[in-house]
Amino acid sequence: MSTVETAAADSGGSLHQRILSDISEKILSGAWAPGHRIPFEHELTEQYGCSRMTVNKALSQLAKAGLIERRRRSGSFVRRPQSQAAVLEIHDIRIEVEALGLAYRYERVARQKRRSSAEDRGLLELDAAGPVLALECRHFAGKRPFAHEQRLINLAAVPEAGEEEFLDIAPGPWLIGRVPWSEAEHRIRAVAADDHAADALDIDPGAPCLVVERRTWGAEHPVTHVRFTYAADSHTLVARFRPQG
Amino acid sequence: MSTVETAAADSGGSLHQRILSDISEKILSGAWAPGHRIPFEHELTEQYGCSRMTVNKALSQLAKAGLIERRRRSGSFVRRPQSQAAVLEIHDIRIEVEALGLAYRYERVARQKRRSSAEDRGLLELDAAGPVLALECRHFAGKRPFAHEQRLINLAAVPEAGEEEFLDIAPGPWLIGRVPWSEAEHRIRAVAADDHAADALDIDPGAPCLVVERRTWGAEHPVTHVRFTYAADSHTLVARFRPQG
DNA sequence: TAGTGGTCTAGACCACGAG
DNA sequence: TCGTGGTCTAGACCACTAG
Repeated sequence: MSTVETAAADSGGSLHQRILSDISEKILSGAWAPGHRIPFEHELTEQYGCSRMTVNKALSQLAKAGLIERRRRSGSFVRRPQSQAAVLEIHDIRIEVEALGLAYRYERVARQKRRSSAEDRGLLELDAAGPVLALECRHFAGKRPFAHEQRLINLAAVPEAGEEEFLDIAPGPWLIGRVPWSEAEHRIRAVAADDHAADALDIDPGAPCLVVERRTWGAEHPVTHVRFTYAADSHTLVARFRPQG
Repeated sequence: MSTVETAAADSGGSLHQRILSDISEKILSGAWAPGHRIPFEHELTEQYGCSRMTVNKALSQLAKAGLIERRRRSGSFVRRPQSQAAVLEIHDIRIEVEALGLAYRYERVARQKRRSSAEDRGLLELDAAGPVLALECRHFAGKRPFAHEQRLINLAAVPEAGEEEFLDIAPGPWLIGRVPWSEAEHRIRAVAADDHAADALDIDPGAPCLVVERRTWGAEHPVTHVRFTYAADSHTLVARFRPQG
């Protein structure tokens, strides 16, 4: 998936960007309905008085963004939106807390280096047993616990993490930038707080919580699995997005 | 945000794609650390024996994907991942239910055409009062309620919705394809079921629920606001993603 | 000031696929 | 068959900015 740079009339001074926004405006306003055939490249070439490469650049971007479909010998056509895809920004918790105007504090609750258990391997999607680092942390907003973090780090992929105590720096920021990653997966769900989470977040057992789990891979190997638990009233994920995926 | 097409060795037969994947492989494997300067365009031109346009196409895509940063007069550099952005696919509920191997059933609970209340205007982000259609629906997976839907449709933007009863078709699929939309916003959070939601979902009041709210705009005007409530154990949002936003 | 990336041109050849 | 998009070339001028 990709997003279209602009839906407004004309944006960046470049010509291909102007062509792109002209066309996407037509589509998003509904003037060109799904199925409508877009002018051929050679027609747009005349219309804008430019070379075919310039037109092609704009149309290729629209195709990549999923707004149009291009077929050889037939032309380019407006696609109808099918599935919706949102770009969900996941920020560092410290930044999130400070954006709320609250003081941020980090606390490492527990740290254990161990040989991966069967459960660890399930969470990390590891094939074979190996050393892992298990961490438990709390993130505070003001005086109240904001998030509870339970993390596993695959020490085969990140051996230097085994030397770090994570007393003063949270594992998230530590890992970011230090470990290249190529892919990740999120799972977002609501749960009732179990006793452990309730204790960590200072809420009643059974109270609703938002759980965000993230699994990260780098260079084909699992790097880390983390589960953040937020009290229901403390946290909302927000995603802004544009058509088509 | 955009995603890189490929992280594997070489993919599509085209040369610029090969250059792109060669470089992104170097970055994602860690061979080129953040801050590393990428060969100049003219160097890559020699290395691959191609024109500058071809190299430029690959590097531009990498820059758009956020893997590298390009600075005039300095060169191109590997960026360190900063914020993380996930592409969250939002599918039609029917498809989601059927993907679980369960029978899908839709039920319209209530429908009311009315002049927008202050609360309606808040949800839709409407400036002035106007006619809205308020809908309440249930989506079933097998015999159990799967999702509870509360929707407002701005009839000023979609007048023809006022003539639709929504007895046989859910408002989501009805709107998609019929109404062009340019932007939307999601809010995802956990809540305790209130009496109304508990009744609709056949769960206990206070039980944790996942709430997904979506606001949609088309051509500058608010189109619809919808709130889906899922029982905690019935639903997980999944997002797969690649570096950088 | 000099070297980088940003953009554009006016051609070209090719693969694909509808007619 | 032959028009479409996909890709590429070998130049060019410009804007920006580090030194």
